[in-house]
Amino acid sequence: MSHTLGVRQAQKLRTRQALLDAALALLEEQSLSSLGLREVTRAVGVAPTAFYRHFRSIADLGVALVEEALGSLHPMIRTTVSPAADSEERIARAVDLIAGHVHEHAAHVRFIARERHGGVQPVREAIREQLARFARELKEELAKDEQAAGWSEEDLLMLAHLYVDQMLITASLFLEALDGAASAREQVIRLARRQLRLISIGRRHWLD
Amino acid sequence: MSHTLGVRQAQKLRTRQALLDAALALLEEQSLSSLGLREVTRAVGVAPTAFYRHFRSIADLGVALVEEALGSLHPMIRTTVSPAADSEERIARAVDLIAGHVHEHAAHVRFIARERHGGVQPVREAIREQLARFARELKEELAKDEQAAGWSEEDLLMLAHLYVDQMLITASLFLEALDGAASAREQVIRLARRQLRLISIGRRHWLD
DNA sequence: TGTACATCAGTGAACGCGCGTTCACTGATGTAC
DNA sequence: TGTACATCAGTGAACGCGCGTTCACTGATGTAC
Repeated sequence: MSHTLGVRQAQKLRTRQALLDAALALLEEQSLSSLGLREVTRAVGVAPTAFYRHFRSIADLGVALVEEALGSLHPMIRTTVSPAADSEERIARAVDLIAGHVHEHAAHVRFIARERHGGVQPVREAIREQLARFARELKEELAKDEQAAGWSEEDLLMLAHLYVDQMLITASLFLEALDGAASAREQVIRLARRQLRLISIGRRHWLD
Repeated sequence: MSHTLGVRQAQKLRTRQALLDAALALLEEQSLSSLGLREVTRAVGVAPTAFYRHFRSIADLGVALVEEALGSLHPMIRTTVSPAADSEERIARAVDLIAGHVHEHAAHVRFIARERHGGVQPVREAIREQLARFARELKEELAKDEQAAGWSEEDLLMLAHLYVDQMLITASLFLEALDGAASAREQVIRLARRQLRLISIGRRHWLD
């Protein structure tokens, strides 16, 4: 009837996803440049050679993971800062959103934080490109706000980058606090809110 | 006459330093978790087993590198932000200092950026501790400034962390621009100045 | 619907290689008298 | 100053192991008629 994927292609996609999932799990305790192809296939339960049916190399798999990880980050970034994160209430909501995202996608967040400056060049570049794309999109959102009146394009992009970096810093602090006491998470919330508040104040008085 | 180190101990220290230097050089293109012990000793020109006379493991060597790298960062952080980085001129000077430091200690800066969230736990912890120490020291410096009147301890520490993170972000942008065009470095300078300016403005109006 | 052939995801054996770690050693440096 | 012994940084052989990659293969799925 409707042309679904076909048994063969569907199975191939399932194996590919299993490889990605296994790699992501293994990367919680090491970095990509030390991840072994055999390690990944062993975790999935396929022969080492099956790997090559899906990826040219571990670096190639890493680039695929970047798309997956930042795909999940994408909606969060928009929601977080899109309605000018200014009032106390909005700031609190933004920090909660980050905390929630880290809780739900811990492995993805860890992967991005780890490999952003990691030892595998194509992966670093893929992350850099995606984050730059986010910053540009965020800039467009910020431009719509009434507060942006009189701001140059360059200033808006600067602010967007500041928000993106701040978001990653906060996310990685939540990551460290994930397995610890609830009080550690509270601390991160307090810190992140204050920092966003300071940025908001700077933003409000930028043109004074 | 004066008791210098003794031939034997001096030679040992020289070999140890050679191992650290070789490791740091090798880490420009990979991360610590994939660095091999034999790789390091081969670069130095000693037998693999000699490694154990100086370090228990690669992770152990990594922790030593953290001390070395953040030792060199230490004076810069104080100089940068100690006299409240507020006026345009002071901001420009701070960004230039960061650029100069990255230029002179590129490998150390890269190591810290890479391993801060890298795959080797003891190294991550050593970096975290050192950066927290920096932030506490910076907080004390900030507290001396007249602008700090009325600021709570927690707010000062929050600002100190913001500065430390901002410094690392800027440093790693300079790193990426190191081998590129001069215009790329100019771009980083413009961005970093603007971001510091926005933070300064937020700081000035924090108690409004 | 049935048959004959093509495709191709996953297999399993084999390869050469570099790894971390052990061990007993060597010989220059240090120390006690 | 000279001698006898202790220390210990660096050696080199050996080990078992897991790695990435190659290759010809198998057998289920897909396609053409």
